Amino acid sequence: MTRVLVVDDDPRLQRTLAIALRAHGNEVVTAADGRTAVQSVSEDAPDLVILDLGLPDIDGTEVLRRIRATSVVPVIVLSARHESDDKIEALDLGADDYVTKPFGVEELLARVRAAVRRGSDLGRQLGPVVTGHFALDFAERRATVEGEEVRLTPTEWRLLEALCREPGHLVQQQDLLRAVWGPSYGRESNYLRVYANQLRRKLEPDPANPRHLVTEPGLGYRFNP
Amino acid sequence: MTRVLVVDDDPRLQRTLAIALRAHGNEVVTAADGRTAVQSVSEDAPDLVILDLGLPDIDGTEVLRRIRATSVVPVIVLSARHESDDKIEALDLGADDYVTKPFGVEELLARVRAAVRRGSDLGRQLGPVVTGHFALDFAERRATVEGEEVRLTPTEWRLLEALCREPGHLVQQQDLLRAVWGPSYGRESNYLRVYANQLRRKLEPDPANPRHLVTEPGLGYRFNP
DNA sequence: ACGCCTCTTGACGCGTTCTTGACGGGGGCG
DNA sequence: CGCCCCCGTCAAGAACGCGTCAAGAGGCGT
Repeated sequence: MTRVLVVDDDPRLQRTLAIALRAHGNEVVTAADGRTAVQSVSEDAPDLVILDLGLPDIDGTEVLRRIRATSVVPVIVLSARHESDDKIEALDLGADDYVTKPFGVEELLARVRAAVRRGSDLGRQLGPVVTGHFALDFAERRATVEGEEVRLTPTEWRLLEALCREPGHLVQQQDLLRAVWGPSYGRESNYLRVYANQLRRKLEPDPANPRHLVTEPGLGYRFNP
Repeated sequence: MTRVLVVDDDPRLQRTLAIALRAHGNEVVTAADGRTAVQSVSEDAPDLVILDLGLPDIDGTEVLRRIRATSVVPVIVLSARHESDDKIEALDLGADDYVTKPFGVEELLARVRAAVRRGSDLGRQLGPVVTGHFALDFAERRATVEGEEVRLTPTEWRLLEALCREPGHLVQQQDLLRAVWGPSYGRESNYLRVYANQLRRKLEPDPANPRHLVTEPGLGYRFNP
């Protein structure tokens, strides 16, 4: 679940964004002014900030500067002004994207997805994963089963990576779909069934009785090292 | 820990970059003008330079030229201007990448990572590479297959070199394109397909079933000794 | 100026991978 | 006991990426 901080002094817009974001599976925290925003960044550790430049107390670019003084969280800037000076200044200060009002919610959501994805992808590289039966090297894209090299397709790698990021933990179907097929694939499909099956056939000692790639019915899958 | 030299006369941007870079595990030194920059390159021996072309004292391209006079350190150029002349000139002078302001921090960080990765190898000369079937001497530009000398074109050598720098490792398409055709060739093309094919025909025992020059579909190529 | 070599670029076929729908089975629940 | 919800399985068509070929442009030496 990604946590988004929405900074805007217009309660209506704030509410609209919060609803749209929550509907797409995000957690939302809000701030109505610059000081609260800066505080929230350090206290709530959001994965993304949506920042309106027109705030009542502090100038928007100053808020951005203060955020950047302590954090590299991705920031999407909203602004009613069309002047490109603002845009350039904001991006120079370390904003990751810039949206001019008025904007469509869908457009903003798309940019949110892009920013979050970039932010988390850039997160740590996953180290090698070794079980009693197979070994995975994500950096090199190599998989060996009983010492024998096995070829996995790009989609299989992505699914495996999403699972291995939380070894031993349940990963929800929704999260897996998003991680592998992109943020818009929130709804049910049998992608997961098909690919979990593929992976089991390639990796499990006994694909019919999976030991490492375990189904949690109705919820998701779990990877056991 | 990689040491990055940030050259920019705008203290705010300098600060933003420094924070972002440090947050990602880099050491940062800064310079606000060209003379200091050139001096810092020789004294601090950074692993990477981020150079803003708009400097107060010396023209940016001149700074780059002076850096290149003494060092092969990777340089990422920043510029507010959109004119492609600058870009071409900078790349000709040996810049490794070119970013136009305004830019997002994440984008720059991604380029930093790429440049550092490439740069860590650039210094050293590649020793001879020998497999069961062919031998390559990069210093002498000689290739022999089964003892027979084979002629390779300059582009073929460059591609081969980029692959052999990471023997047994996956090298991504983007990295290969940049290494062979220059930093601006980030996007897809069929250069790689054509030249990988050429190399296989010249070097592989059975070009249809490559053993040394292996394709990783969707990702890149791998050289197996 | 000519010819050779190399690089660039487009087109095409093929194999692989992805997507999508359908079907069957097992376990929980009424 | 029977129903229903999920999951596993399979297969077929579409989409994609790669290998391959060839024509044309450009550079270089003769």
